[in-house]
Amino acid sequence: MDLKSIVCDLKDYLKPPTSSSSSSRALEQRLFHLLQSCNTLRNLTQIHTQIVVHGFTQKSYILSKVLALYVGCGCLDNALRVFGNVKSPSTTVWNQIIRGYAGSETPGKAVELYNRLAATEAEPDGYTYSYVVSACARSGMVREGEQLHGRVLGGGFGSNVFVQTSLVSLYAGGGVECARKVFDEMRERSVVSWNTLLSGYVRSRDFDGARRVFDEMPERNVVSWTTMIAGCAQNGRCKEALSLFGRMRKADVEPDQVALVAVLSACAEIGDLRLGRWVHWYVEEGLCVRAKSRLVTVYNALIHMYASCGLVDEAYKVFKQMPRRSTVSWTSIIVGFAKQGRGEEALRIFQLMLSSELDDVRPDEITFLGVLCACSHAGLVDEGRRLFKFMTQTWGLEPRIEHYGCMVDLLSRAGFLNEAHVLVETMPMEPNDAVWGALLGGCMLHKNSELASLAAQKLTVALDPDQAAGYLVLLSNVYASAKRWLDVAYVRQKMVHVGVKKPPGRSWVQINGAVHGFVAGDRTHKHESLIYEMVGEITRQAQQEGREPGTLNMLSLEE
DNA sequence: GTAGGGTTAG
Repeated sequence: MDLKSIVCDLKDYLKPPTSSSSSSRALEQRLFHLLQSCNTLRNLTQIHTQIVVHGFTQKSYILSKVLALYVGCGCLDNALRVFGNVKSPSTTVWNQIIRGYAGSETPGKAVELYNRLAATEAEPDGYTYSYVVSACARSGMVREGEQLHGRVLGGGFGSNVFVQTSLVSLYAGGGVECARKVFDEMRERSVVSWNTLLSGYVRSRDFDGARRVFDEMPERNVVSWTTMIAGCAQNGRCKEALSLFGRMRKADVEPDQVALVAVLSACAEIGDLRLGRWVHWYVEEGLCVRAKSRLVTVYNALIHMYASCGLVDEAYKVFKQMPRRSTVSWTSIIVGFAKQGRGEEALRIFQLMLSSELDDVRPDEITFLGVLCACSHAGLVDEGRRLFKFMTQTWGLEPRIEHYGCMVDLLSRAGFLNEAHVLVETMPMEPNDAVWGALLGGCMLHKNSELASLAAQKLTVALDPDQAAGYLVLLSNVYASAKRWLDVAYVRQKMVHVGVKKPPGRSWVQINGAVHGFVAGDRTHKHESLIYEMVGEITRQAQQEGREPGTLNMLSLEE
């Protein structure tokens, strides 16, 4: 129903104004009917105004419908305002506002609201528990969740599938065993409860377990597939992620926006431009449009994908064509330019963002990480210093440890090693490994072995062996450059002692649609002899031009 | 009703 017909509809009912009880009831019913067919926020606000004008604001069934609609539109502020005016909310009214917060950025507030409910006359029901337990799961409030588990059992909701599923989700955050226990006790299981368990395995990085659950599931929907694909993509198993996507399409499961975002992030990581372009086409054809609001995130993922594949200009084209851009869109394109070393362009886009009247966006902490990174890659030290102050003074954003890491990276890359060191020593929080690592990187670049050994000492004390590995290699390279062979020997001894293994650096290239991965020393490729012949040829040519390999920094653990 | 995602430094 469009706005025009709703307005006409209302006019019919509102005139002539009357206060007789029978027509009042008719109006009430008419308004409720309109609520049920209401499909946009504008319609909703109009109808809501009429509800207020005619004094139906204390009718529970109308209120909970209004709340449900505001929550559905993501207008929590409005919902909360409506809720605040209710004298003694019924359970259904409580449920709507709790549901709203449970799915929001601040699920903890849903738990607070539940506690307020528990202090009133209203009795929590199955809906209440399924919302509030899922809120606990989403905000990591396990202890509160466990207490609720007790009340669930006491209140006789222990065999409610929805509540049980929320409980599985709650326990899946910790170890998957407890989640499994609740799941095993369920008498009936829906595809959602299977998916919840599956995501528990994925979250605890038990891929074999996840695989078993996935194979065992009686029914798989788009969420099941996406859980697997995203899980693989986030854990460096991008090829697996993409082959799962292939299987998913063969199984005739249609990808939605969330699935496409997961696929695109795998494409970005692995450089699969061909599949990335296919997704772009798929989106442009409108084949996955269900909720339009989510389309923005797909475009954001496209920007990230093109930029990661080295096609920043293509990414920029997507960016410009978007009907609406979020802060993430702006940040992604800024980062895209920054990573290509096109710092000036990144900063120009940032200026555009600040003055943009098209999108009502503010830069956030991550946007500033992007611009600082841009300065770092382009060597724009003064601009970086200025922006670092600007973010606090103008935008009220407190720099996080990552911002200090960026600044240290920027300063030490540019050779301002002392300034970087002072910043590390005076920053308001304890410097972490990334911060010391950035300083160490700068020391290596500018061959300052003095400061390098200080940074490295800090690094190797607190770190676990896997993480320390990279830094130890870096440190030994610095010592080698300074010809401090005794220190080199000491570091190498330490590496053997800790038993570290540095994960090898890898790269990918796409040829005729197939993505090939390369690792140093790898001989498993079917054309390996041809490949190494070419590597030899390139090396010979480079040497003829008078280039030499930087042997000092070639230290690897396999030697 | 309950389940799945995204932007950083290296």
